[in-house]
Amino acid sequence: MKTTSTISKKQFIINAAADLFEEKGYSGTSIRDLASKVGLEPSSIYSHIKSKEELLSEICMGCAGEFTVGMEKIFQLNISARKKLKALISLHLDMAFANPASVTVFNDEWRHLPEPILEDFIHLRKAYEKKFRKILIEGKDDEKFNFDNSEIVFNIILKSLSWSYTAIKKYKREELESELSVFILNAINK
Amino acid sequence: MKTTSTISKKQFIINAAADLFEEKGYSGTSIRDLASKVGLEPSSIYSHIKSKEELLSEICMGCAGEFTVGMEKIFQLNISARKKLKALISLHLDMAFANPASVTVFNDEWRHLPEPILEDFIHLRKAYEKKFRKILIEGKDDEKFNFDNSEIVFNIILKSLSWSYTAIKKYKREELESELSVFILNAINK
DNA sequence: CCTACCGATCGGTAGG
DNA sequence: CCTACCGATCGGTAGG
Repeated sequence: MKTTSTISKKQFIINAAADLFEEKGYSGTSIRDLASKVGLEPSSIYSHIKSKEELLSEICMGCAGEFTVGMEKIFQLNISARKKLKALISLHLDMAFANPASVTVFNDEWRHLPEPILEDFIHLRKAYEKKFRKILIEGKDDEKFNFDNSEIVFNIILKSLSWSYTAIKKYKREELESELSVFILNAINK
Repeated sequence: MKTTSTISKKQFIINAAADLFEEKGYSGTSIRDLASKVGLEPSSIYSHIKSKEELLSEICMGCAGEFTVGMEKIFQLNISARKKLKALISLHLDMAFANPASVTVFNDEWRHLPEPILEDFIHLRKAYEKKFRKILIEGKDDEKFNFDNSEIVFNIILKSLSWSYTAIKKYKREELESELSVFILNAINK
């Protein structure tokens, strides 16, 4: 009982923090801003969290974990590289529509993560990039995709997908996913 | 004499601020950080600038002005939409290679601009977007480009180009421009 | 979860 | 361009 309600209140505070970090940035958000948003006194925030940095860590590592799990599932599927890439586009849109603020913070504020969590985060990010590029190169080897530098192309695709996090308020998911898929697949189709 | 040296010292401080804002963000950078970077006491910074916000304004409005001028030149050329798009890709790479830190700050920190400058900035940004999308639509009307929503496609392209600001340390300009041009033009070619 | 409070740091000013 | 300093705000703690 107690545990459950404590956890959900903590999650409520983390979600409010994600909204503020998205709006004002991590450094531009104070614990007092957060307290007033959730209707507590500033010091009461510390009944639920250990530090401001913990809020950022929860947000960023939460997203990183979900992206890692999503990638793992897609990576192991026995389907073509093109279908895997489409599944990755869907994964990014799933994340964007489920937690728009958190994913924006994950994208833009991770550099403020404290060590040693920052190091873990960068490792997860590199592992994600490695698998993503393997899928791209797989498509190139099968003569389905065409590009020179998989690192550059990976980063362009990732940036295109990141834009969707700010776009979800304005577009329907189908329209966004369709335009993104057509754009990206045309871009690298052989 | 005096005026010239004052201006160049001011520009030196602005450039140092751009480096710090890129590294730590606007809110995460203090005047004391800046002072120690340029070898002055914190209060001496105010002999050259009026406020911390002025530093951000100079950086962001400087870039906005250069992008506006660059766009105006390309927009008025009597060439195909495809050539105009290629020229816009070159413009973004010119900017990235000339002032990598400033352009990153321009991209990521503009929301911290104080009013009424923020309003001016947003107007310039909207005018830039309007012309960019006109070029895209011109290519679509001539049946050279293919896409549904010019606003979505504009934003994807812009995000792809923004990535280059972080990439210039790692790649040669020709390689980056080639990969970006091929990617973007393939993406929307009919 | 609150009241009361801490030392550190912030952007910025006065005066020379 | 410096010394000296301002009030405001920061993240966070003690104690109940």
